[in-house]
Amino acid sequence: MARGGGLSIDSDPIGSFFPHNPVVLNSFPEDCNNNTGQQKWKLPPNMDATVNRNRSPSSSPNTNPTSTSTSTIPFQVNLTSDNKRPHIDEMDFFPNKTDHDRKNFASASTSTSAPPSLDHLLHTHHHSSTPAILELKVNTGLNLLTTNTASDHSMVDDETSTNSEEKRAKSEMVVLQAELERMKVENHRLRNMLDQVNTNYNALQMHLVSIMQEQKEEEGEQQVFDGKLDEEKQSGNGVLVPRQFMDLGLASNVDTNEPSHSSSVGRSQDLSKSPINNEVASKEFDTKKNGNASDEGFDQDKKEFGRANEREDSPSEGVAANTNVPKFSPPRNVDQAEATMRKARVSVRARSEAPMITDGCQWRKYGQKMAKGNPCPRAYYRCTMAAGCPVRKQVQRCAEDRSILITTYEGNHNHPLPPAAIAMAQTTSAAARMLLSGSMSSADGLMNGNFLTRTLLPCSSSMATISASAPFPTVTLDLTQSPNPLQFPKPPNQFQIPFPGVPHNFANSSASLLPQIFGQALYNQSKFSGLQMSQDADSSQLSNQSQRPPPHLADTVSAATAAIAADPNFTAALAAAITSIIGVAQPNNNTSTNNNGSTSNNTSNANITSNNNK
DNA sequence: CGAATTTGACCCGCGC
DNA sequence: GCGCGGGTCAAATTCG
Repeated sequence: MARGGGLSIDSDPIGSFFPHNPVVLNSFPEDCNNNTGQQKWKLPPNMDATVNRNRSPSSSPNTNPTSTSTSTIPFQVNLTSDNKRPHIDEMDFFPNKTDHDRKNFASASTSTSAPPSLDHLLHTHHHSSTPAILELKVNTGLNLLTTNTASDHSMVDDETSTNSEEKRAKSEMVVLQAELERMKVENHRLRNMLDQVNTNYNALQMHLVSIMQEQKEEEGEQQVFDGKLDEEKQSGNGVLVPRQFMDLGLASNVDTNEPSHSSSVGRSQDLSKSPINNEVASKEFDTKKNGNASDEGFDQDKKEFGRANEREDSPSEGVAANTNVPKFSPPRNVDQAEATMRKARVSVRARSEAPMITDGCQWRKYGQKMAKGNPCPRAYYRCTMAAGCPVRKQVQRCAEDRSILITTYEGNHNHPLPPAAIAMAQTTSAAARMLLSGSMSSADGLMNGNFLTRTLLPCSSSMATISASAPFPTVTLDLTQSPNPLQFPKPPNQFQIPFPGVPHNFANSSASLLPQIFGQALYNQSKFSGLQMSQDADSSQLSNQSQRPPPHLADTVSAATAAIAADPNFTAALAAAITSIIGVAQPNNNTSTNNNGSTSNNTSNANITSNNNK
């Protein structure tokens, strides 16, 4: 139940706005629910909608079963798409369970080191199936031997009957114990599978690092020819002039780790970061903060960031000074660029009846307005995970289809983020970088989308037109999967990435997870090729890019999405995504690349839309 | 009583 | 200069 104002999220007459709440709820009012016949469950009235709301900054967002805390996330090892899976719009983590069970499940999901669902099952068995309890329970169930007192024996003298019932009870106990053993074996097997997945991932990641290092060496040679060195000269004293642009990502965790010059080693290290282990990123941040050698770039980034914050509370300004923003073109008319790029944003469109996209951060609502052309109000949130964090987001239902939730992020976190938030921040950061890189490849102020189209959509480059002339360039990660691209009105300049194997209306959990995987893919993809893919799309370089065995994002996302479709569990999907990313080098080791389009009739789209109509 | 939300007012940029 | 719309502020309100 929402605080204040007497207007709870459940009673919101418009039903368009929900405070950032990591729990997946269906509090979307009926008047906005135009999708009938879809499976969903609603919390019972006695289960407050804000049960898991992170009201204090210290509370962990990872209490959300869908969050991406560690590798101990609920994990169903099924990396293949399963078209037989029933369509579910919202994940029911507690089917046929009481509220008490749901809460216990949630608790188990975050506190155990094994797949919580299974552990929970075992846990339940453990408590209900220990011999003593079991006997009592069974006997009670059979209405026999509910007590074992002498009086009862005095009342029932039928020894034969007693022995018979005892035998039956024992036999049932044996059955249950066998069941317990079977579940334990299953649990063990699943753990082994998880271990194997992790092992494979680590091996593949190492292989990826080596490949990337080789690649960087090649790129280092190419830089001599593609003008990057000249760019440094133009900026004077070797310091790159930062492009005025926002970085919605990890100012303090990830992005600042990148030296401004993006040396091959540095980027390789970044690439070597585990997409899962975001905590590692934080630790690296701490490590570097403690004075590692050759971190001048990092320190400078910090200074620049702080300077930017002093200069203005504008989040985009803060990022503007972030020298690690990729530099792609000569600083032609930087002031103009600053003016035009000042308010860049990243918008995430997700088809979901649930209140929001889980991004792991904590938000406080500070305003709500009726936006023109949309009957649904727009809510304004600011990040409350740290005092003075300039990051803000807007949440609004799509006017055309109110099942679509549009979340627009703006700004740059000035604090470490929880893993789940890191994932989302990487999503937006990568998208912002993509927009940036697209703009950088422009010669006339209009982004031609070279990077986006060539990197992401080599098959549909003609669709890409991104304008950076508007004050608020926006990258939209359109996660609404429309099998028919014409079904929903879309902005004109749009990239579409076919997403096979995704239910048309996939669960909110998936909608919230996909940005993470998607973002990670984008993040890595941007590092893979985007950062070096600039300079007005040097043809030779582009051809080189095309010749390189590219970790196609479409494949990556397809694999991830397929995995989500098969199992909405984040870890499983992430594992698939990771595998798909790395698996390009080792195609034998994943379920990814063969999922692109042919494995499912249920093709959906993730659209990257760039518009400047804000 | 503290914290969060609500909501009207205010500010600012932009177009006419 | 004025109106419009987006964004923000802050007092009022509500809740745990």
